Amino acid sequence: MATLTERRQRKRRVTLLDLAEDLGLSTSTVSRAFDKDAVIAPATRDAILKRAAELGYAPNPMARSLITKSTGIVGIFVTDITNPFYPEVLTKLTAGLQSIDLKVMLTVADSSEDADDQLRLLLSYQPDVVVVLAAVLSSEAIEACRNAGTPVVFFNRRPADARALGVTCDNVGGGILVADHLIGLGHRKLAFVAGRADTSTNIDRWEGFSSRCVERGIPAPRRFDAGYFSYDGGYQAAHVLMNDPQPPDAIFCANDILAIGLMDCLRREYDIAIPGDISVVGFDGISMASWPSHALTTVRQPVEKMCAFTIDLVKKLCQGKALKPRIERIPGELIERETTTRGVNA
Amino acid sequence: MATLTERRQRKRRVTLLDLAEDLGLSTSTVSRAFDKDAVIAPATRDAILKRAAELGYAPNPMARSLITKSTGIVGIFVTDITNPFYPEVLTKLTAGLQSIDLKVMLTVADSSEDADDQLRLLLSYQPDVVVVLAAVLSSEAIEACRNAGTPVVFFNRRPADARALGVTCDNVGGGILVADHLIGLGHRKLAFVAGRADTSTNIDRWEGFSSRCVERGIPAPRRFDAGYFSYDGGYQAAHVLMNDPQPPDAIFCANDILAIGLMDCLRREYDIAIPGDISVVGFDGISMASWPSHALTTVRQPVEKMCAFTIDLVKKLCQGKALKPRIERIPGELIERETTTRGVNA
DNA sequence: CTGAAAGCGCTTACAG
DNA sequence: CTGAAAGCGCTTACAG
Repeated sequence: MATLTERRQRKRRVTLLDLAEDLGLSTSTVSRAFDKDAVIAPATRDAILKRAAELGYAPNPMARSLITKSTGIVGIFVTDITNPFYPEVLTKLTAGLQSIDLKVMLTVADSSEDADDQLRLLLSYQPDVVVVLAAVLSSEAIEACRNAGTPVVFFNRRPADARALGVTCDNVGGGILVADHLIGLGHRKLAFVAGRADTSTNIDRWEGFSSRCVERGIPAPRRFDAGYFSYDGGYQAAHVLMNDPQPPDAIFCANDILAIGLMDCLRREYDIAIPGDISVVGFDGISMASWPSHALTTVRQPVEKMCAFTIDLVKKLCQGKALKPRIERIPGELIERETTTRGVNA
Repeated sequence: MATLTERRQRKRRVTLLDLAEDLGLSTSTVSRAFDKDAVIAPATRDAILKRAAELGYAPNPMARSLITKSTGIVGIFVTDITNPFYPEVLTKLTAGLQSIDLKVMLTVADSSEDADDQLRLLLSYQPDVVVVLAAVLSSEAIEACRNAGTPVVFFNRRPADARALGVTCDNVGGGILVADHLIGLGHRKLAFVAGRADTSTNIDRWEGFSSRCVERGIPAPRRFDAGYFSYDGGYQAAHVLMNDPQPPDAIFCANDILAIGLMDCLRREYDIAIPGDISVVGFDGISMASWPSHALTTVRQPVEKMCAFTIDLVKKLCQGKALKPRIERIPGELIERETTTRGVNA
């Protein structure tokens, strides 16, 4: 690989000036060949592009960004990537962004203390936009973005500070879907297993679920806090739930991975039949949920649409459009599989 | 978010010159304050850093890179991210790189035609190093990196062109571990389910597994090609395998996700007991494999070590060190769980 | 339609 | 230890 000589060659890639001299043109003209909107004779452009390809020349985005104030970089800021929902989203988003010639700079924040520093570092690279995936930004962080003049779009999170741009699944609506499904099946002793309590996804799903129960005259669902959106969280929650004096006959888990952890514990350690003894519903629609080993009834998030919407937002923002703060909510869809069945009251 | 006014503010972030004027110093001196190795009076540096923090100044990496020929960017190039092994790796790698002040530019290539274009785009951003995750680069692509003078490190792939830098699990050794385990259990009718046949991981695991069988005087394992390292691949392979005149009593799947798909099909569609009727072993050690729903015996890849090694490689490369082409192989570890048990010949 | 010139925000020899 | 000056690779008014 990089021997010292190679490193040195590196310092000498072909430059706009090289190309200009080679062609006997000015740098201005050559530069224009790479800007689709520039005024330039078609023949000139063709010749330049042709020679550029031969010489392996491509404009240096760093140098360009110094002048244009636009880097073509979109920062993606992620925390909780252990949830299998996100790799899929990350891939789709990245691929979509690539297809409109944007590059993705990835930032992962493990802890929230770390998050602010990482965001600052990201911002120093002047991304045109930052997309926040499943993370809550501190108000300092939001302030930092504002100062940098970098627009932020939220994916799957509705920040407390309502004045934000983004897209989520209709989580309240999803919670309602689940309540209706379970109640329709005849279940009356409902429970909710929460993930991270302070996330909007958790809040909204609970809100939709619990308020719908009240609305339909069903006893308010009991609530158990797993604390995290994770397999282990679900597994532990099952213990708490089974030691409760009034175990439920149907459980809505705030997301799929929680549900899968919960079911594994229920079946293995308590010999509970699902759906025989207890019905379980998740949320997300990760592909794993469709596998026979889980066959989980769930609310599928409209990932395609959410990604497309995000990419469209990013594109507009990159074009410098002014967008009104607004969180788009796209409805999810209940997918009935094998973890829910008629309850005793059906 | 970005109203037009905000976009305009963006064009005016505080610059090195602003800071210099504010402090009545030259830009040279101010610049030196941000270079730990520069000669500068400690008191001067402190004053500069203090004021910089107040003004929210941070050096513009783009401008800097123009001169230093080093961007602080490492490109990560990924294809097959559906394998749950990779999100974990991607996260660890990114976090590790962040901790040494490097930024990650993520590139995902869906198809291999796309791959070359994407790589070229990535290269145009002048990453100091590119890390290739679970992908095979075309020889044109490798050539493009060489021309750009960008060192490449391979993670979990050993390119056919042996002159490369990188790290993998000891896949041959892992295959041997599996053969010994299965043979030790008394199994004699062994099978191998391959993922993508042309990947080095697949080749090496098969090589270790099959050659060890021969070595120990066991009938050569039959081989079934799933074609992909995926759940669906494993699921389909199970059909092929069950329609074979000589079904095996133990199966080594080239990776965990393949094994999980295979088991789901075997249990659901053929009512096969695992490990009662057939033992199954995977490879990777993804966390899912440890869940009671799968409890898969597998070879765990030394992810921590592999990531640490990669990060170290990247760091050295960024420092301009010349490194000899060499693929480091780190041994994996067989984790015995509940999908393997004594065979009839035990 | 093309070119000469200025400048984006930095760093780095070179003097002092 | 600090500063004046050149220059990294581009783009963009401004002339022509």
